[in-house]
Amino acid sequence: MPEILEVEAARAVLEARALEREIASVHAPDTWFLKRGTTPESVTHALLGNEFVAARRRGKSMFVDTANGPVLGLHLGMSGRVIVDDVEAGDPLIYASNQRIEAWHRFGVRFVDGGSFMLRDPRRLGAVELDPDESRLGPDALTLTYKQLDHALDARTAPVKAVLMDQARVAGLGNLLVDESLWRAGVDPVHLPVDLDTDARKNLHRAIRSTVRVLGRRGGSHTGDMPRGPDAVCPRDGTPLQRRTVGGRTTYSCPAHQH
DNA sequence: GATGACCTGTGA
DNA sequence: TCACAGGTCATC
Repeated sequence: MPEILEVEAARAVLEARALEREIASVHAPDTWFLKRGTTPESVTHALLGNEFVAARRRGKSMFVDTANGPVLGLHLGMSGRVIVDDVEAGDPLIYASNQRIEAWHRFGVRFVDGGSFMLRDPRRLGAVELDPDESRLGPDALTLTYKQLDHALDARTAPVKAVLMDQARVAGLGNLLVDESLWRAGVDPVHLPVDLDTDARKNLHRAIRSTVRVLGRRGGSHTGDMPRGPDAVCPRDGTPLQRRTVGGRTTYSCPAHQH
C-alpha cells in the first residue's frame, strides 16, 4: 500500500538491480493491469531484446526508460510491490500477504542472465502503461518547496486534506502521510485552504518536510507518530483521536491541538 | 467536490 | 459475513 516513500524504495531497487540487463521475455498475463491501450503484444514488442537504462519517479508514479526509447510506466496501486531477483523494497513483515503467489505477479520481465523483475499486486489496482503522460502530476512531495505548496493550495475550496491528496496539486502524499503531516502541523484536515494564513502554511510545509524525511528514514508511511485505530490517543496531549471521512478517506485527527 | 466504483485480501 | 485497506477514476 504504497505512498511516495514506498514507491521511492521500489524505484531505488529497480535502479540498483534492473538496469542494463537484456530482456529475454515479458510476463503480462493480466490485460486488466495494462492501461490506456497498452496490450501484451505492444509491451512485449517494446521490451523484448531491450534493456532498462533509468528508473525515475514522480509522486507515486514510476517511469522506466529503455535503451530503444519506449518508457515503461508503473503504478503500485494499493498493494503493489516491486521484486527484482527476489529482492524487494521495504520491510516485508508489514505485509501479511507477502507470499510468493505466482498469480499475484501481474507483470514482469525475465532477463537474459536468468534474473527477473516482477510487479506483485494482490488487489490488481496497480497499472502498467507504455509511454505514459508524465505531465498530469504536481510537484513531487519529497522536494516540495514552500512556494509550490502555497500555489497548490491556491483557489481550492476542498478541505486541505483533499487538496494535499490531489496528485495534480502535490504528487506523492497519500492518506497516512497527509494525516501525519496535518497532525504534526496542528492543522484540522477539514480546514479550508483560504483560512490558512502564511504562518499556518509555512508550518504545514515544515510538517510535510519533516514527515517525509523522518518516516522515510524509519522505513515507510506507516511509521508515523500519530496512531490509528478505534482506541487511538494523541501522544501529544492524551486526547482521544477523532475518526472521520475527509476527502473520501478514513481520517484521524486530534480535536485538541489540530485547528 | 463528494460519491461510488474498480479488485481482492485480511481480520474481527 | 462484514468492515476495512497506504489509490485512482468516472460520474453526478
